[in-house]
Amino acid sequence: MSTPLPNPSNAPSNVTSLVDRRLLHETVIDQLRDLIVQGELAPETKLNERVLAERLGTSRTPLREAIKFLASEGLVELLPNRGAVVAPLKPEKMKEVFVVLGALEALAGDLACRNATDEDIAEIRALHFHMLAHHARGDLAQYFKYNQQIHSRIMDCATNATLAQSYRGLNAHVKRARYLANLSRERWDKAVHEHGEILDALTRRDGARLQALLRDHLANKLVLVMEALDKNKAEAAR
Amino acid sequence: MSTPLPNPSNAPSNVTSLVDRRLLHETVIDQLRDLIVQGELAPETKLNERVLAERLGTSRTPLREAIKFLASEGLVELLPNRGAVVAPLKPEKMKEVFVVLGALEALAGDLACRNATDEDIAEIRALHFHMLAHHARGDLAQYFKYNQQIHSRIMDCATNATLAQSYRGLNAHVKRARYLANLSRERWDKAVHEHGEILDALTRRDGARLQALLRDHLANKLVLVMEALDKNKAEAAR
DNA sequence: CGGAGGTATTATGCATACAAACGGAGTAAA
DNA sequence: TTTACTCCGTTTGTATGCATAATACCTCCG
Repeated sequence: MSTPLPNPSNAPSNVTSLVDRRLLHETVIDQLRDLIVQGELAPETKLNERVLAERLGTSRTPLREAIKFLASEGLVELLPNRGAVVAPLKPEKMKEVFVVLGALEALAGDLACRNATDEDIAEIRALHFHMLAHHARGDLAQYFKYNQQIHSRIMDCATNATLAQSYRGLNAHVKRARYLANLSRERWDKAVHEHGEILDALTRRDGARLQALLRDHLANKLVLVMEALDKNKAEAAR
Repeated sequence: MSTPLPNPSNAPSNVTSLVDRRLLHETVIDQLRDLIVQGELAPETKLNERVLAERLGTSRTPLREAIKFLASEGLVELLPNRGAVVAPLKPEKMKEVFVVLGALEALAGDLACRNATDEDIAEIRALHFHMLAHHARGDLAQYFKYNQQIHSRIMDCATNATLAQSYRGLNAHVKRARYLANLSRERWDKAVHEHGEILDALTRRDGARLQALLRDHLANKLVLVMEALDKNKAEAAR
């Protein structure tokens, strides 16, 4: 009884048995994705396998597997015999991503209007007011956090895991651009207003309206990102 | 002059320099994807790394990298410490995929109406008539081939590489189901008729109409696949 | 002083070796 | 007879080694 159980169900004798449930290359995938999305690994950065492996505390093999995985998501680009680089943030690519993302969010909104429970919508409304609070306080980071949560919740209400996965993959590209977006108060207020309309359409379960709103919302966001990219590019050239 | 050039531009002295341009794990990805899409590796099949590596004439390392890549596309599922299996063809998953695919094709149709050149449309019209010929002849395989080409061309006309990539990834799932679809003559005729309307809308560059048509077309295709899946399941249980 | 060619170093790509985990068969106990 | 446990074979997961391709640097020549 007191001997260490080979398969501890509820009272693990050692911590590794819990940690090991997550495979190493999976944690590497998540770590690497975070590094890229949060801009710690800037676009166009060459991924030196040896250095990165050491930094993430693993060997090259799981790291290479993770790189291949992220290459499929488009976050890194593979150069034959020259390794991999963090995918560049090209304006052209951003336009493409936003167009597709617009279609996916619009679809999610339409589905959410049909499938969301009243409790779901109530929860989204709650998140909305949290967001308003952070907007009023001028806390951009917290605003973004709740903003993302609202969109994620709408996506969840669509109850389409395939849709959600495609969305996440593309949204990762957008998140990368966020850290350089410098929101003017005017733009910010406009985005918040749009969110009010979005919540309204969802509450009335007006799928067609919600689709249009989400598409416009994303189109406006694209404008912001493009301006930020241009400004960023101009600063880089200076 | 006659000594082997280190970088032969137009007259390669050895073949390997051309073959090696394609990295091994990339060819493995394509080979494995084909095996899965064409049903040679049936859904739920366990992917034994040693056996597969030998079959594809490589070692486990590139194979594992290919598996991770395809896992990101959803064609294989990773089981922690238990390897990978070919993703099952669940009806629920198919419904999800078709809904997303409908949105993507609709978007592509809308964009194609704006961006396609007259030559593009003429080529699609040509493919359409090839398809009609094979339909008249009852050649299902060739019909499918041109059918796919038409949809791919429309996607190309959208000139959105990100959209095209998302489409390809999801379409791979659908292609897998095709080999078990047993098209009745009635259904087949209907699909061909729909294609006529699709071509018509594209020619008139009526984006809204084309969107609706493509969505319906996919919805009908979903019905076919679902019936085939049910029949297949019933036969498996028998 | 500039450019081209060659060499050396470094990094990637692939293969293999080692370790750990899963699954099954067999046995023993209830 | 059934159930649980243990041991062993098989398979996956990770690390490392080796060969090749790319890059950078250095030298030599113009």
